[in-house]
Amino acid sequence: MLKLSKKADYGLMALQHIASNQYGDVARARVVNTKEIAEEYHIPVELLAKVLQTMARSGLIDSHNGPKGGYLLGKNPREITIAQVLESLEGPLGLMDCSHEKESDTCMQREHCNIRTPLLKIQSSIYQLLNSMTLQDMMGGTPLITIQSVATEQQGVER
Amino acid sequence: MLKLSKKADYGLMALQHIASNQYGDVARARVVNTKEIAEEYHIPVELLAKVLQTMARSGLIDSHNGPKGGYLLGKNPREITIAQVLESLEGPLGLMDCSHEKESDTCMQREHCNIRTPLLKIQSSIYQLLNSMTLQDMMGGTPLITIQSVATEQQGVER
DNA sequence: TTTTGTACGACTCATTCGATCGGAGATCAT
DNA sequence: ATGATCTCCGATCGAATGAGTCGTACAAAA
Repeated sequence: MLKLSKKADYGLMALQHIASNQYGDVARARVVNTKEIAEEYHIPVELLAKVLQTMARSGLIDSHNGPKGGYLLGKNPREITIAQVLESLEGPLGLMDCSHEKESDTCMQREHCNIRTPLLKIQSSIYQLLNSMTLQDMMGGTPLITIQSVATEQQGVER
Repeated sequence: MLKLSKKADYGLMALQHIASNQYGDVARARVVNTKEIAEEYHIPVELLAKVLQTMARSGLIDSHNGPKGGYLLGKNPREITIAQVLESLEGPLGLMDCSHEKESDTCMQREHCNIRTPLLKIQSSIYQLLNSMTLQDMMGGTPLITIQSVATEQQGVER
């Protein structure tokens, strides 16, 4: 469950690869093209191209046309979060259909729905999680995230 | 992104409904059948039946045949976690295909894959999150979960 | 101007998910 | 005890989402 799409996988791989060729120093920046990434990770070129275009449109990377063209990171790796990447490629985070809806709600269960509120809490927590991890964090091998829960704290559990 | 299936939605709603009719007291337990839930939440009966069957097989609920039959909670609401429900209906948690694989790995990217490790960390955190929230928590309206991240702590971020 | 490589849109195919149908088993009423 | 009714249960069908492909247009370096 909760498997993310191939686009997201490819996008993250590509970003990691592009970032690896810049080292945070613009002077050493090396432009990397679609074909190079596709061959490195055995990804269908056309599909990867589509992914890169989408991310370019979102400002995550900068595209450069023509021979010797390719892609460069559009932001500092510390400012690119996993959440941004996934949102760019898969749309906004939403565990259910009625996550962030306007008035046009077609959900027939809304009136008696009893799970919306708790699921929204979980969704919010997941978003914080994804938004707290950056591309920079993905490159180092350091532990990144701690999670703490108070939901299961004991308060006189009789069984 | 990360939208969970209708089965999961229906399953959680049904569980909440079943639990509401038991109040943790077996003496007051009221058997509730598929049709009742389906009408209450406007869910296709046959599909809901399938969902309930699956959860019964997992031990989350107990099924009772014959007239006046139906379903009852199989465990204490405090011992039923969201993770268990979702795993029962949608299979094990896995952000990518190579999440928990044996030797038969067909992923062509594995050799040069640079995102597997960090994604496994995120996956683990999500699992803790889903496993820390119980059906009992879903019924009360109290705040349940806090999350703390150390990944984005400032250490001289220049921009 | 020619060549090379990216950007972009439309299209096809496969897989998963939602939804449906008919049969088997169990319990209550007679 | 026996029938009738109601439920659970497995197998099947159709629809929608996503993965992957093809062809054209555009931009920059030689």
